[in-house]
Amino acid sequence: MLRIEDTDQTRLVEGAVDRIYDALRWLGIDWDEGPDVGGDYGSYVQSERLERYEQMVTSLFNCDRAYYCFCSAERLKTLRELQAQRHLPPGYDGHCRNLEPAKVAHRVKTEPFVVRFKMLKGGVTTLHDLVRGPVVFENRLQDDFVILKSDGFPTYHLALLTDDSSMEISHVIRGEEWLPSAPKHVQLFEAVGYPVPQFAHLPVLVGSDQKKLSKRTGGASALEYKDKGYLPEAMLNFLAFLGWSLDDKTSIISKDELAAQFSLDRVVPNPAIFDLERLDFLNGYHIREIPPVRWKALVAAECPDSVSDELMSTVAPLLQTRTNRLEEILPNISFLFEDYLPTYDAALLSERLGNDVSMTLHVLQDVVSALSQIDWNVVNIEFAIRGLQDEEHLGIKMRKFIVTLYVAIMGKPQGIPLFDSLVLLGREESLRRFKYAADLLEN
RNA sequence: GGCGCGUUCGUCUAGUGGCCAAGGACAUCGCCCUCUCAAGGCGAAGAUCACGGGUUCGAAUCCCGUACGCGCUACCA
Repeated sequence: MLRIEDTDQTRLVEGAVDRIYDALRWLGIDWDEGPDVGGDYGSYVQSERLERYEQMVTSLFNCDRAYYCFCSAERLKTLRELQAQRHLPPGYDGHCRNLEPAKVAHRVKTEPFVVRFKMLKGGVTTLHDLVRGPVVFENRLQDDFVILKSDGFPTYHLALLTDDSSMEISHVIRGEEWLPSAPKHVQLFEAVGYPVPQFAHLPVLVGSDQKKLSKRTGGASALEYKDKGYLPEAMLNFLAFLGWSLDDKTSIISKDELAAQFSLDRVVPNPAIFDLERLDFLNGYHIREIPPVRWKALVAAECPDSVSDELMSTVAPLLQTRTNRLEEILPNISFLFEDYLPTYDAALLSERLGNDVSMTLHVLQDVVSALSQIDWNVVNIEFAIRGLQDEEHLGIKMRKFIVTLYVAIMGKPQGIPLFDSLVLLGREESLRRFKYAADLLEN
């Protein structure tokens, strides 16, 4: 079930709800009930449920667990300052808790107000958290929090009580930052006599600096990861094992398996650092798992439309073990279809040959002559280039001189396999690049 | 300041009193494979289980304390 919690009218953001849909759908997480698909417990948008919250407030008044509060923002502010100064426990002081009913009835008509919940002040409230076990809170330190704001909208607390009870929510699984307000929620449910849902407070994800996730440390919406070239299955796999484990050795998991295996009792209570290196590994892993047809489509999506289907068929498999993120695809193959001579530092050509320029020239010249006459296919190209190792030609190992050829063709000392690349480039363009490299070296 | 939560290799974690002189994965390093780079295979290094007390024949595992980190402390969620 998907519920949109939009009770803070000051923080509405255009398009935010659509991004929630998009992000969840991208990850393959879908819902049976929600604003867009309907369901028996609607509306699923809190701003459309205002009457229900009002009804709940009435019930709370009826059991004497709510009261009007007319305190001004300024009074509240000075109260907080005073408490901080005197090292007192923070929280509302109950100023309006016992106002005369007659006066209240009058002020409600003429003044802005909020409604507060009467917390029990004696004893303790115990939360039985599914991740952390029992957590005990002293009621004396709890304050009467706002449940209905002066604009008539509920706070999160009231909305939670109202919606989770009427929508028959069994589990409240949320971030650890909610733990301190859990006693509020327990008392709210108990006040109206509804069963308290099961609570599970998950550890937060933190950046490499141990602080809240920031842009620098990986904090971003799921959709931003999509744009950066991450696969949803990798993202889900990555997220799944942050704070949870299946057993002592599993680190790869699919969505279906996760759905079948996940259990709250294997969630750990401590925060996890968001490790981008692991995400990259997982993404590479899942890329290698993609069936050829789908992989080819993904590669094509990264390339200009003009690229031929034939070229794509050859190149896609070569890319699959060499790609960790989709955005790495284009730079790796652009030398194939951009009509240009790769630019590079001439020194790169002879680097692997101990900067022996005359030997490097030799390599380039021999390659040109070896490739000039043959029928243009992989087998012949490989045979011809391997032949250069012989004493009567270069007399050095191919692994020594092949890097020179990579640089001449791709502009860098590594990339997708050379022989296949030469086939795709064609004889004319290949020889042109070798000759250009030789020219570069001579000047 | 008050309250709460947390603390096992750099990172994610396994571990619920003996099978742990702590297992797996990422990252790192080495070897193999190899047309480069990857991928893959094999291997190495890496944690006095935050610290200090206790309980016990025996503790990473139970209890107490300390330190450090984080969260909350709104008419935000």
